Amino acid sequence: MAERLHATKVAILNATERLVAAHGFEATSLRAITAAAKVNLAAVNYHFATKDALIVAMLTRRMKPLNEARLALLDQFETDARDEPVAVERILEALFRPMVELITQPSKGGRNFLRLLALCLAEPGAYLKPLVQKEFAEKTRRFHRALRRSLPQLSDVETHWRLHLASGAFLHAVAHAQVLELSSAGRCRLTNCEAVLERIINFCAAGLRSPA
Amino acid sequence: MAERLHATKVAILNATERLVAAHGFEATSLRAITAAAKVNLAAVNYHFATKDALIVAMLTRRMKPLNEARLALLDQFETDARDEPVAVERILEALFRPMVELITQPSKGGRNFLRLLALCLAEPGAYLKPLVQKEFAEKTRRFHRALRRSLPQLSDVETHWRLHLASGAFLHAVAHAQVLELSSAGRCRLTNCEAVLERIINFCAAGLRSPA
DNA sequence: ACTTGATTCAAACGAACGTTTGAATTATTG
DNA sequence: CAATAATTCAAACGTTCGTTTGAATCAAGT
Repeated sequence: MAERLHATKVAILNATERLVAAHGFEATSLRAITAAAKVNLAAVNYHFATKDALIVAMLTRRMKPLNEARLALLDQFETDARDEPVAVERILEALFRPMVELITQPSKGGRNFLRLLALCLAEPGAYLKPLVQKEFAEKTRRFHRALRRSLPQLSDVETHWRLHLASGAFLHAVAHAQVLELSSAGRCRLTNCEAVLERIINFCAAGLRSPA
Repeated sequence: MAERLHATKVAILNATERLVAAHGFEATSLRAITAAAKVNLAAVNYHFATKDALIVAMLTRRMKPLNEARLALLDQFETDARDEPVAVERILEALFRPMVELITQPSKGGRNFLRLLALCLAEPGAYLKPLVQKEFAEKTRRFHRALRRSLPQLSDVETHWRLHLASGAFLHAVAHAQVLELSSAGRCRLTNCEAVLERIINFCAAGLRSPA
């Protein structure tokens, strides 16, 4: 019953995801969204109350299962490692793989959602501050603890910094792949996702392990 | 004569920089800008013709001297190295130092401008596509050539990827330092810029040199 | 001092925005 | 089938936006 009753909601969320990723938050009007979703203009306010709430709903729809997948992967790697520290590469894989796999699944938002994440951090709309805090800052702590066990020679703040740098390298690389395609004159593309994942993990693992 | 004649233009540019960095492109109205700059509303259209042109002018004002400083630094390091390849750390320093030094100079835009750069990449307004191409993609080629000389064991596409990853790590780290401050519960801050620069260069140099 | 060009100003323009309304339509339930 | 709830719809609301206008003010040159 729920899938037919909320067909309108899903259509709105899909259209919002696509249009906001393409044009930004404020530049995407409810009229453009409802036209693309082929629903009435007032449907947004009826189902989501307000535009800001629609944006938050669109983001959390992808964000929640994504973070759950990342934590589940980290759990699995920690179980596999018994009481040994998890390899840095596996921690990074738990962080990155669920996001990379979004690219291959257009039904799950595809590359649009990665652009939205970057947009979330850059566009400082007040209404999504708590969302960034919940979904970014808090979830990072689990990975920070795992990293400290795997890299005990690093100080607490150094570990925070390097995790921040690794996250930035990844997010920028995949969310703004257009810049890479431009500067490489089309020689670098996001086609083979497994190869891309390995490349990024390799780069970040070396950075995390750097002695100095 | 120019400084008094264009005092209005500068006031508008400063206010635009501050407000757009705080609220985003579309969310910042000309009325808010002119009110903050204490000039008349019509002054924007008189001096910059249109809002989009104002945004481009605001960005290029900082972007041009920044890129000139980066290329000048790279030139200097290449001269210092005679015919030897430049150390990876120096290439990264030429890339990053002029940007980090912005943070310490609030008169040059401070941290606002770094947020604007991230916003430029995330918010895909059509009118600043050519700016991103000119100032990001094209200027990267010089650094790509320098890297290829210093890391001849890397393939052409691998070098492009790693330069992209290093740029992303840096830009994310400094532009979204708020996230780091949050997740580290305030233990990591952007106070000592020289130490931050060294940290980022160290991380990225290790990633660039990674053998695999 | 007068003229010419550059700049500032208050006021208004039409367009687009998010949101609300109340009736029409559809679905669900007793 | 009747009644009740949920959803859709066209239309309009008030607000804010970027831009334009034409007169007022200022600066500079002869």
